[in-house]
Amino acid sequence: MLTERFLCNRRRRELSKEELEVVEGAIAEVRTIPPRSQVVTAGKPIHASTLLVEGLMCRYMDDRAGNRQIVAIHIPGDFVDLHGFPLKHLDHDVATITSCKVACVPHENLETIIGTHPHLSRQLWFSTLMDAAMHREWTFRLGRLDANQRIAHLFCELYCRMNAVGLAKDGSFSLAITQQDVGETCGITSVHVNRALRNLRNDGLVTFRSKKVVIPDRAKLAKLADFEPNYLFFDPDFEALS
Amino acid sequence: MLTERFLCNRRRRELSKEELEVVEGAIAEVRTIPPRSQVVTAGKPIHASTLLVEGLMCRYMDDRAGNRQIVAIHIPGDFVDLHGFPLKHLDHDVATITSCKVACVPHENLETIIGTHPHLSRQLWFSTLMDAAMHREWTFRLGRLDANQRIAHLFCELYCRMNAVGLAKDGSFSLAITQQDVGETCGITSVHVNRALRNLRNDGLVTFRSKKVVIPDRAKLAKLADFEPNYLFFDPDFEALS
DNA sequence: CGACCGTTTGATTTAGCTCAACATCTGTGG
DNA sequence: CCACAGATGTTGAGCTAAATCAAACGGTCG
Repeated sequence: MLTERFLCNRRRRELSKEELEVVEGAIAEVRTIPPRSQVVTAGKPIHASTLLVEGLMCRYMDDRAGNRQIVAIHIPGDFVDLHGFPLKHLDHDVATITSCKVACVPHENLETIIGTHPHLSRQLWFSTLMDAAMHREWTFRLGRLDANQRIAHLFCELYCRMNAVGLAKDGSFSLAITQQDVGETCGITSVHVNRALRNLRNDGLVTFRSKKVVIPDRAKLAKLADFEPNYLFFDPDFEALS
Repeated sequence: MLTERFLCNRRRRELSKEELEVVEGAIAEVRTIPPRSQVVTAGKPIHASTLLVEGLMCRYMDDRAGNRQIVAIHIPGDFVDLHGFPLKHLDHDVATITSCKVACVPHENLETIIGTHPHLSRQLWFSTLMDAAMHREWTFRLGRLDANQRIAHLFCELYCRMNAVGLAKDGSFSLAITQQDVGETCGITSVHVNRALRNLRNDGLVTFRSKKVVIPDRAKLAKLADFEPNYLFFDPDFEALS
């Protein structure tokens, strides 16, 4: 089921099976998109939103010199550009990182849902607010943490989110991004990412090698990164999930 | 009228007079809050949202060492914590900067609006998405700009937003915050804010003195700051407003 | 008038950037 | 299966923006 990960993504008890089927039914098309390809361009009108089923996507903005700042990383189960539905166009670009399987939900179908399923539409609103909460945390990350901490914080967040959709366990998950991507996310150069990763590795906090993140001691990493997962609004017992 | 600035705040044509009166009618109480006082605490349940009528407020998160990162600055007309309505509690703290006049809208009243005014409730959703768009831009600011540019970018954004609610014109507006606040917003120390402000002043780009921002040449400042106001989703002709 | 908060300036240190070289990995075609 | 090319990762040396520490200055309000 395409929406399976969307279900367990957040606050799992909040969506009924029937509502999930409504979302599933709103999907018009399932596509596979090659890695590193732009999907949405800032400013251009959009008429469908993208539910990510498999792979990694990101949202980003470039400065005038062409340097990229990634403002969101999306994992399976995320509604990548749901906010484009009320906004009609986006203020940023969207691209795939890896090869991706996506489900396209036309805005006219969302329109119908809004009219007929008040609770579900509330959940869609909620979903966009979760993104905003992550944006805030990213602001905190960039404003207050040093390079080591930023990377640690990013890995902590991704671990929690991956874990919530069944893609991480025992302190380890697969993450097919480059050190350059990490740099563009954390506002540091790829050279310095490399050095920071070495620090973290030498301190036994986290390794990131061959597209795999391993966190031997999550509590220790979270402490270094000043990471408090409350902003992800998971179930209170999310900690219990390993 | 308390909601006057909320109306003209964004995409002014999107709210009808009748809808505005519905919002106005949902206000339960108008309060004046002293400067520098905390209004909402992260994690605590909230039962009303705050429409800022006069003054400046901010949303922030502290790291373990107590250093503050401001993640949003709110001006009159902003719905400060509307996202707290679907979320039920916030992931950050909210405080006043100056003395503030606020209108409190109980969530039960919002609940009623959602049920009875679909277009208006869409506009409320839209309003929270505008906040998210600003969060993204702040991520960009912190990730890609140096100290001078960050401050310039912040002033550009605030000018546009202040202008949209009639609180800025001819390149100048009143801004009752300290250099410390600017630092906590831009992720730099207050000492360095001071030096960066001197740079900007010496270059004739912007002055910030006695709680007043003066921008002699907005285009020049915007260029330095890589500032593109599209993310604010104002009317296409917002540039025309002086 | 003095106390306090915010601003300004100087001296020193440091985290991260830049530039440059080299190593390793991955996918591709011969 | 190997050779190669391009992308990604690693390391070093030197430089720069910003932090830190410290002190003095200037409004403003009891």
